Amino acid sequence: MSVRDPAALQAAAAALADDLAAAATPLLGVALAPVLLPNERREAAHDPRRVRPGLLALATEARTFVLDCPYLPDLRPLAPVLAGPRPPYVVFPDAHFYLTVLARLGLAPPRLGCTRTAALLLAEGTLARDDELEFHNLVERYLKRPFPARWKQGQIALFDGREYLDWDRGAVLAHTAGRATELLRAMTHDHLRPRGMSRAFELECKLLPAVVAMESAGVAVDGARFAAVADGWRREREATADPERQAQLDKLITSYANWPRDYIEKDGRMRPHLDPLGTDSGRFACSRPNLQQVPSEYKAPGLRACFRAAPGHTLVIADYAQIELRVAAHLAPCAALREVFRAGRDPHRATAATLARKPEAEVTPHERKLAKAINFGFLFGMGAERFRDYAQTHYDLALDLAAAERAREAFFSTFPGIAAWHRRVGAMSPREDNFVRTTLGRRKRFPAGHFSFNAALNIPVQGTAAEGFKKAMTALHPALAELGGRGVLCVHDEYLAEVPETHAEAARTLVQQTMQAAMAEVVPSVPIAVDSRVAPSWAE
DNA sequence: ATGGTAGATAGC
DNA sequence: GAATGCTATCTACCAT
Repeated sequence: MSVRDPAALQAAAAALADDLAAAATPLLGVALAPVLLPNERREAAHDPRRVRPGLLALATEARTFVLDCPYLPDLRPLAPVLAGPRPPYVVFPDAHFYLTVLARLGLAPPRLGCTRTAALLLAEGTLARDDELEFHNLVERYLKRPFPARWKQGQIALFDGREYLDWDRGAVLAHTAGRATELLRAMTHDHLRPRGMSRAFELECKLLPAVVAMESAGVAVDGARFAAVADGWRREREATADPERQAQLDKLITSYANWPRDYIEKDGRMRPHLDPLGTDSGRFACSRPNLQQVPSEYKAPGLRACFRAAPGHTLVIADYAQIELRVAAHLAPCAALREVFRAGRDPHRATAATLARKPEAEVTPHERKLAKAINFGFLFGMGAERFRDYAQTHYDLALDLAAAERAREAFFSTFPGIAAWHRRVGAMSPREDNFVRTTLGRRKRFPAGHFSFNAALNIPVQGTAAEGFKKAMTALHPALAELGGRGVLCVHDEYLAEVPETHAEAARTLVQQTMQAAMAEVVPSVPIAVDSRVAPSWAE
């Protein structure tokens, strides 16, 4: 049987549906993931409907299963998404998502050899060469074990915790139905809860409908205007003789100029792929295109103005103010930094005042600029030497090494709680296994010999901020819908929503307050500030 | 030809 | 004692 044999795949789909129904658990319910193999992604860019009709048929079966499953009330909001203009290409319940969650939570890879979906397809001989590679990677990635050399197409390698076993298709169905249920159930109760990870896992599960809806919504882009901006880059590239400027323009042209052609869909919207479990820290990964790296107004004037609201709508744009400093003040903990925020003071002025030995009110703009670099640079363990580079390239400040050392000392004497936190993390033994955690329990493991001081400082802060943001996204998904609005993009600490013009102000208030309240749940000891605005485009 | 990686650079 | 971190994407380069 091959992928080009729809009838056989229909039969496989029916068998899979039976299998899933027999093995259904709440966990399998949340293990819902858009799955599209890399070679298919390229084809799908041209015509989603043409890609692997067999797999789409499979997805249809699975979709029915998912939406009818009594265990899955939280996933029912997905129904309109699946019926919408850009349903996920292939959606079916399998263990992939679940395995990803566990991996990102820092759990040992589960003792389940393969996803049942992949196993079934493999058994049916439906996987093309690239698919096999993908499956191979999946198994290696999650099991961290070499794939057995004796494996060949048509056979199943199932890992039972000690070794790989080969199964024919019948054995797989019989085995995985029972075994998967047993293992997944055991992982919830025996692994997640005692490790304090239930809350992080539940957040990811609740977030999923909001993510899929955001992917489905996409963001409206003015393609003609975008092309005009890109043409401006090309013209300047021809005209300028400055090699530095040429390199900058080359980066812009090669990285962004083709976005309208490659990514604007027929309805004028870009729909990037969001991966809420794509990073160690818990932040989102975004790709094809990565709208989290659209150049700023400073780097590429006029570009962000191409990202707009649909007619009759407006954008609501909100972002957290100094979120990493606030989270660090909470986690460290640092009484001095907390007090700065509680009193409504400016943390950059506080550092500048220490350095210049004068009251905060007398700090000059230049002193404040230096202090901003200091606060951001030294927070996560940067050294004085590296700070010189950083201040030069990012803030256009020239310092000698002695000045950089003084800056470092000023930072730590202004915020002694931060200094104590750095000492604590610095005392962790690099020769042993170490873990750091976010507020909700997501953890990052540093295997013995692979400890990173800086990552151990950064990840809990970045990750806790991401958790507060994800909570906000989860809450905003249904709340915005009541106003006829929807989230269209998230950029780490910034949220973009598209709302009817008639409800712009109500939506702005809703977004700002929801974001503040959600972050306050994970960062209770420091006030949270969110800046928000109503604008026709991302640039304004 | 294709695959994997290092380095630069865009964002936060 | 010292040590920014997390990404995606592009080009250049080396290996198969």
